[in-house]
Amino acid sequence: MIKAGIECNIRTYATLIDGYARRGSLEEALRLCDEMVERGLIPNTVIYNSIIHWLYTEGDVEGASSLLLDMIDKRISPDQFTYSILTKGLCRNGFVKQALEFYNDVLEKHLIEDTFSYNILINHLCRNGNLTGAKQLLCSMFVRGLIPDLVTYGTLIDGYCKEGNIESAVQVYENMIKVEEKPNLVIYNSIINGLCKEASVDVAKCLLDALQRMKLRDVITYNTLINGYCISGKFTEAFALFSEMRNVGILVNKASYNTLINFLCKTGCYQQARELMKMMILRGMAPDAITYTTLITNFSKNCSPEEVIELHDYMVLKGVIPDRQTYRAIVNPLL
DNA sequence: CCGGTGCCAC
Repeated sequence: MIKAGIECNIRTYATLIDGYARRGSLEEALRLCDEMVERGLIPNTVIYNSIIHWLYTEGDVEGASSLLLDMIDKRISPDQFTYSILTKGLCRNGFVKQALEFYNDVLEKHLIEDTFSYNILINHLCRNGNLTGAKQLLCSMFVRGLIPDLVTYGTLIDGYCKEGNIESAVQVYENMIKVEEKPNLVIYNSIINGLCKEASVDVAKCLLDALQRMKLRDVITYNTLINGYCISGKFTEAFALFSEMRNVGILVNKASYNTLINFLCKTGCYQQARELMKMMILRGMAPDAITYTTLITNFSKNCSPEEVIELHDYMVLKGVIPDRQTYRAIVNPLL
C-alpha cells in the first residue's frame, strides 16, 4: 500500500495490530503502535481495546491495567467494548469479585447498558458454581430493561447442566422458548453434555439423531457424545461414532482424539492410547497440551520413567508445546 | 478495526 502511494489510516493499523496480537505476537503489535505514532496517527479506542484484551488473555493483568490508565491519561474514552473486555479480563484472571464490583460501578454511573458484559459475568458465576448469583444477574438484567439473548440463556443452561441440575436447565430452556428464542447449536451441545454426564447417553443419542435430520450438528456435538459413551463405558459405541463422523462429513479434531486417548488410558490400554496419538499425527494433527497431559500423567502412574521420558521427547519432536504444570510436576523430576 | 456461550487433561 505504501509503495502504491495508498495512505495507511488508523483502521489499517488497527487491523494489523489486532491480527498480530491475535496470533500471539503482542510485541509486533506494540511495535506497530509505536510506528503509527511516528507517522502521526494516534491509537484510538479500538486499538487500546484490542491490546488490552490480548494482554488479559496472556494473563498480563498489570500490563492491561497500565494500558487502561494510559488510555484514561490520554483522554481516549472507553466504550462498551472496553467494559466487556475488562469484565472478562478480571474474571478469567481470578478477579470475579472485582469484576462484579467494577460492573456495578459502571452501571450505577449509567455509563453503559450492555448484554455482553452481563453474559460474561453470568458465565463466570456459573463456572464457579454460583448458579444462584447467575440467576440473580439474569433478574437484574430484566430490572435494567436489558433483554437476555441466546448467549445469556445458553450460558445458564450450560451452567445448570454442568451442575447436574437438569430440572433448572429445562426451566431456563422453557423460559427461553416463551420469549420466542429458538435454541442454537451451542445450546443443543450443552444439553447433550448434560444428558451424558447424568448417564442418559441414550437420550443424548436420540437428540443427536434429531439434530442430524436437521443437519444441525458439528464436531463438538460428536465429541460430546463420544465422551458421554466413554463415561458410560461404552467404547464400542464411542469408536463407532468416531468413525461415523467421516461419513457425515464432519472432520474429527484434536479433542476427538484426546477424548479417546484419555479413555484408553483410563482403561489401562496405554499402548493403544499411544498408537492413537501417533495416528492423529499421521492425519496431520500435532498433539496439543491436553494430549500431552493426558498421556504423560497416565504413563507416569503406570509405566517406567524411561517410557515417560521417551513419550515426552517424541511428542515434543512432533511439535507439542508441553503443558507447563505437567512438565514441572512429572517430567522434570525424572530427568 | 475491538468484546460474550458449547467438546478433550490436570
